[in-house]
Amino acid sequence: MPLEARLGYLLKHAQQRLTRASAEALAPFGVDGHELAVLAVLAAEYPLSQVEVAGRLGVDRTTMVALVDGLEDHGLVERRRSPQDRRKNIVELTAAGHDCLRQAELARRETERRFLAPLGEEAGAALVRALRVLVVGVREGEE
Amino acid sequence: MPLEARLGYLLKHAQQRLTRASAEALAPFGVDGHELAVLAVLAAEYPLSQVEVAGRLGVDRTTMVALVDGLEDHGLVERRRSPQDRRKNIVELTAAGHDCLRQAELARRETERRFLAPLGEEAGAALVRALRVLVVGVREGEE
DNA sequence: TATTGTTATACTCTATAACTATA
DNA sequence: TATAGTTATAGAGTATAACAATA
Repeated sequence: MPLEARLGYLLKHAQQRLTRASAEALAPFGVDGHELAVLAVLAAEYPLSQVEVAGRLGVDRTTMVALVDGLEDHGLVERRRSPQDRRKNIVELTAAGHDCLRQAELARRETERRFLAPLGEEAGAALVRALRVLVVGVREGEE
Repeated sequence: MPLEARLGYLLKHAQQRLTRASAEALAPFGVDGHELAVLAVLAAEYPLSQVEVAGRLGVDRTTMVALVDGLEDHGLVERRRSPQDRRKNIVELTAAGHDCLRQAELARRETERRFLAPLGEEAGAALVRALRVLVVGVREGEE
């Protein structure tokens, strides 16, 4: 069996290509894929502490520290202590963070669209559905 | 857009799951996915030097050194100097290497089959075809 | 005693540079 | 001079352990 037919090889290289394309597309906005995901989680739910964001993203809290550091350095989020539980840092999107999220999300979606374009509309959607079944374990609409 | 619908997330986690499953399946044979790929390349073509194997696999020659070291330690391959070009190490499968390849390949295929099983036969094949188009850039049979 | 944020540490992967021996 | 194998080094990414503040 040739190397390029192995599922492991295909998944790895597909992921690497998309990661590279995303990095290029997101570079103008000063964020990478992980940072954009943090912004998206923060926009979807409020208030969230660092561990809560980490939980949503499936990374651990030590990784989240550096992630929030970077976003705060760029003025996209702000930390503030929760008055209810002073152990917690509530992470909050700034106005610049909202702007960045909106623009970078558009760029990310366009990158995914271009990435899947060689498949055509139908096969592209089928690929995403199939991956969802494998990873999340459910079919469209379920859960 | 929820996190679990992002193509990047899906590809990354699909790859991680398959990697874990493969590692478990291959462990009894004393090789990992990379090492098995080396054995497969060596079985398909002869003679091959270290750089030639590296080229087939898309890794660089410094990575190949450690890979061949490990395989040689386990008695699965042997290095010998090429008489035609004494700079080159011809890497050769031993009898144990052939055995290991045969058995581990069966285990790897079975692992892929189980991994894709939730999709059903047709959708599983469609997934592999789609990934091939995205990664290799060709459709079934072309190239 | 458990949790949150943080830092430090270690371990894997990978990329680069440099050395040797050969051509 | 260029190539093959090797080694050493450095960088990203990630996992673990420990500590201070707080509950």
